[in-house]
Amino acid sequence: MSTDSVKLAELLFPDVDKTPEQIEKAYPPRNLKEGAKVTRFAPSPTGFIHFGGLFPSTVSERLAHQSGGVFYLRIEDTDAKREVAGAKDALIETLSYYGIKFDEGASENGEVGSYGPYTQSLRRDIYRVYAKKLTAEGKAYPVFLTAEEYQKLNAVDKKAELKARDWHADSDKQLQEQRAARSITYEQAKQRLEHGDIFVLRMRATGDPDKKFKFNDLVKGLLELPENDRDEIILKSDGMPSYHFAHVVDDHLMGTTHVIRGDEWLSSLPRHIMLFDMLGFKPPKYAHISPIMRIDENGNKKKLSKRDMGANLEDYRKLGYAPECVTEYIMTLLNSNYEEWRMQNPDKEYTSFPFSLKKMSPSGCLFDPDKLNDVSKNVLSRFSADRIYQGACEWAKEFDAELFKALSRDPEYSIAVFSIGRGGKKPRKDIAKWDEIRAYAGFFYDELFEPKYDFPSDINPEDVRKILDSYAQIYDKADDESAWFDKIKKLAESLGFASDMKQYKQNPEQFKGSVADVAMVLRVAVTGKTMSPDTYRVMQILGPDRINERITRAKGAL
RNA sequence: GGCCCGUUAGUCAAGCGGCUAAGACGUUGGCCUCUCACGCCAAAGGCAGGAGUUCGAUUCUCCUACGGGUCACCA
Repeated sequence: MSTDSVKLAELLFPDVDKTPEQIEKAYPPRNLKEGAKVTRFAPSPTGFIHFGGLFPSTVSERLAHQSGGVFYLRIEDTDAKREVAGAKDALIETLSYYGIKFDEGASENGEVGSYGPYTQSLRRDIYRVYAKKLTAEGKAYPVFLTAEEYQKLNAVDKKAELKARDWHADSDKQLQEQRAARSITYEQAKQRLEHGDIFVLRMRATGDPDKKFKFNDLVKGLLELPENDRDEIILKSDGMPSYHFAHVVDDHLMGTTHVIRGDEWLSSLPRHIMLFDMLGFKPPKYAHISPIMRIDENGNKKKLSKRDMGANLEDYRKLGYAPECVTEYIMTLLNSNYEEWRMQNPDKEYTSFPFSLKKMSPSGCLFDPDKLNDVSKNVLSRFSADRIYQGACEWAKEFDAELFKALSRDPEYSIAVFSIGRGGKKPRKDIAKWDEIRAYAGFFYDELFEPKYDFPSDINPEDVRKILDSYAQIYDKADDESAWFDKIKKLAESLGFASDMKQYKQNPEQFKGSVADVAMVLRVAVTGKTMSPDTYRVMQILGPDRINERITRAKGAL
């Protein structure tokens, strides 16, 4: 530590009066049992969370909670320009909807926990203490810009400009500028400051990119990364830290043991490790996870991002995917042995699955709507009729008022409807999402009943009429299923239809048709569809009055 | 372009030097059956390519191709 650098630190940070030691005191080691993991979700409040955003948060939450650790929410709002009003609350609400709850950190009602503040804009003073320390130790230096230069810098679209540039020339030039600025003296800095110039603080990188170091990532495995030679900006000209600096300071102070983040951070990892080292902190363990992908218009895989079809979680809610189904799908993608576990433990909560980072794939996977639907059907098939009813109502209330009205008028009736084929070893799997309920069960409700009378084409209308008439005479709600079906068989015989399917198949020409046709006529008349659950159960629920009404109506349509 | 990562069927994936290369979704055919759904049976479909190491490579090494990420005073 030279006297010059100490003087420089004092010149640059006259407002900083605390020492790192004082800060550290406020962040004692966490008192947790052996092996407990401390993880965090650290989004920047720039909009809603999309489908892909659920992955790292689910992983972090599972890791913390299945180890008896702590899971907290940190808001990374160091870029005021990009902040979206209300994004924080929306994000908390979305995560909560999908069952992801925080133990500490930012929340709708202020902050919870003693390792805060958990909002980076509130931590400005803390970062500056460490920035000053690095400056004093000669590990960071200021790069000045005149007000005009700064304005010009902000005026151009960085990204567009960057794309147009030649990569070689650009990186060489940057490096040269960095190196030149490194040697700034106290006197020079003082002059610049007096001139009203502004500065960013850069770390003084000591690595040689031609040298590699080994790093063990919990998902990607053993990596070989180049040493960092980039003098990354750690403090922006507004005095706020860059992501890199904030990450290192915060995760150290807050006691994060495992950082789970998208693998787009992999390339800046050497800088983060170097910063931990410069500050004398022990780095956390890292798990860089691959993003969920989509196929773009050219047939290439692309990272699923906010604007993509199927990215917005709100769309899933609108379509009527229960959050449990989305979570289940995410779990199957996260750990490939999850499905196997699920088959063995159909009734357990997903939280009792032993989640493992080791089972995560190092490469990104494609979002598969077919798979989501299948998983979803399985999840819903395990729900009780009551839970289906609740879920469906909650959804319909918001997205399908007519359905909601029908469902909720007589809860017992609706629950009976949803009980069909439910509860046994082989439950029906008719619906993947709530918006399918109309098509599946709408016919149970008179206001949703929109019959299409597709009677079997090879039966003449006169016979259809006879079947319906006779059935109206013989239906008795008190019959059990076999008694009911015996009646149907008899009815079939009396009209010249085969009552025995085998017999019919042997000599189809001897009959007008079979019981199957008779049953179909009844099904179509009563449900208005050619496909429905078990006719007997359907009749039981509809009841004699409604059955008669519908038979009359069907005859009218002949 | 540099650097890093990845590549097993249409999709998600087991696999960790010797297997007829699991399983799931989807697709197709069949069985069951009053239709549907469920369930059951079956089929089609894969180690990106090339060298090398080895008695033997999906597995280890290298090269090529392809894909992804990154190279901001954004996170």
